[in-house]
Amino acid sequence: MTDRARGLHSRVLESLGPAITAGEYPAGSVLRTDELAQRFEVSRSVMREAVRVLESMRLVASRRRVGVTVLPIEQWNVYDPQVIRWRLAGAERPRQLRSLTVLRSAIEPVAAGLAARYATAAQCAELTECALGMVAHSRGHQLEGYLRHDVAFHRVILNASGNEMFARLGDVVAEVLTGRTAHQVMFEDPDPPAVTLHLKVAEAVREGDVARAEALTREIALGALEELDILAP
Amino acid sequence: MTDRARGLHSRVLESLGPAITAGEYPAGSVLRTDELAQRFEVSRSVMREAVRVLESMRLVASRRRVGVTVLPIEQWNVYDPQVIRWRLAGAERPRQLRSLTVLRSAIEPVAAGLAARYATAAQCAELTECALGMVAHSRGHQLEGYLRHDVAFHRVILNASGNEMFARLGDVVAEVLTGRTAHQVMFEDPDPPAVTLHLKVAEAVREGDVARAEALTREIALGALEELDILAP
DNA sequence: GTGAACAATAAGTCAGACTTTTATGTCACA
DNA sequence: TGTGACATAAAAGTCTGACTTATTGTTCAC
Repeated sequence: MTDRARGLHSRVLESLGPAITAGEYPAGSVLRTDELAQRFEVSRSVMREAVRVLESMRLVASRRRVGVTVLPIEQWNVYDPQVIRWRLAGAERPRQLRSLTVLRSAIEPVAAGLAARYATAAQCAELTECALGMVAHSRGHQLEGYLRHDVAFHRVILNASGNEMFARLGDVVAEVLTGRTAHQVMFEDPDPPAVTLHLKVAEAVREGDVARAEALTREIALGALEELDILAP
Repeated sequence: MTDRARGLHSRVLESLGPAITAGEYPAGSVLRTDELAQRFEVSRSVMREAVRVLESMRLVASRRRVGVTVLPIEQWNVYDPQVIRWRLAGAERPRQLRSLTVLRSAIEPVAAGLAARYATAAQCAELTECALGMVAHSRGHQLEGYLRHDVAFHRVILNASGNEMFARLGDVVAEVLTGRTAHQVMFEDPDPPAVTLHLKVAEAVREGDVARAEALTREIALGALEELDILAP
């Protein structure tokens, strides 16, 4: 699960990246490559490579005679998996989780609709299998097993949509689901209605019922939003 | 519009990035840093920085004793604005445009719904202004002015949603709309119904009618999908 | 006060030497 | 013939120091 830290360069990134995304250096802060290199006890070459990567994520901008300037959050590549991971690991976690859940609620229903149209027989089978796995682990504090099947279920949907950009959100969804389980519920068994919904989605996809797959997934998404109190009263 | 190419490092990227995303080096191809440095006539340090950036985009993976391996498309950071730009500029353009349009069709309706709830008075005003601008340029081959207001309209919606991840899609939507106009229609005036829909969305947002804003935007999105023949018969 | 020349600064670039990891080939031994 | 340990080499990784270049801020003349 934890990322490889192979290479000095990665270690620096794994330290500086989270610091920036956590707001430790507010937008406009100016860093100097040489100073950073000293602080992290690496050569300037290594530090420069790290800065280049941060620059490509639009976390910082490097300008001659000025230094490395931290950019405002509006500029960040908030879809960069690494940035997402860093934010989920820090103080921004709640906000990041909300953004991602809203994103999910927009994407997944459409993805399910597309899956109903394009899913292969193998994917349909896998989907049903996942849903049944959820059922099997839905009672008796088997949260871990439940989560595993839940994640797999949503991943299959996203992949079966046939849209590469949807498919790439699999990791993000996994992260959100894992975070949700680890953070708040953990004790109670999942809501039976949620489990049933997943079964029905699998069914709808199998039958090629686009509208129903979409509508049912929208219900699932609604549940996720409610959990986070995103739907203001 | 065109990106800064300041720095040797950027020039290398702007040459190598598009080549990779265009499939010029199929997945699994192995490059060597030294050879690349020679080919582009830059020092190894510069080349290494470029490779690091490509690595953070997951276009390549660098391994000792092996070289720089081109990764399969499933691994790419397809949300990276630079990657999107490169793909839109190359042979992958049609496929990329489809992916993005599907993404839009999922995001924008939800964003409009949120905008109806959270938009400020200023944003509502701007939205109406944009819609009126579209009306004003909807006849007599004023495609350029129409496009400008269309882009602004969708940008305001995404920003007003209050979701940072939606907001960051403004550039992408702008790219899609621009590409659409430049590519196929260019001669005909926009469909009157589409213009009316935008006006109605502005109205719904202003009135805080979440469901209506969402439904109307979904109609707009449907139109975009039909244009690309994404809706198979 | 305006503008032009200048100096200081930090990033950018390069070249070369060295280290570390690791895929692969070799050889002895079972 | 197969299997393990071992040696080899290839490529990325790292460090250092010198140099170049762009840009900002200051100073000075007008």
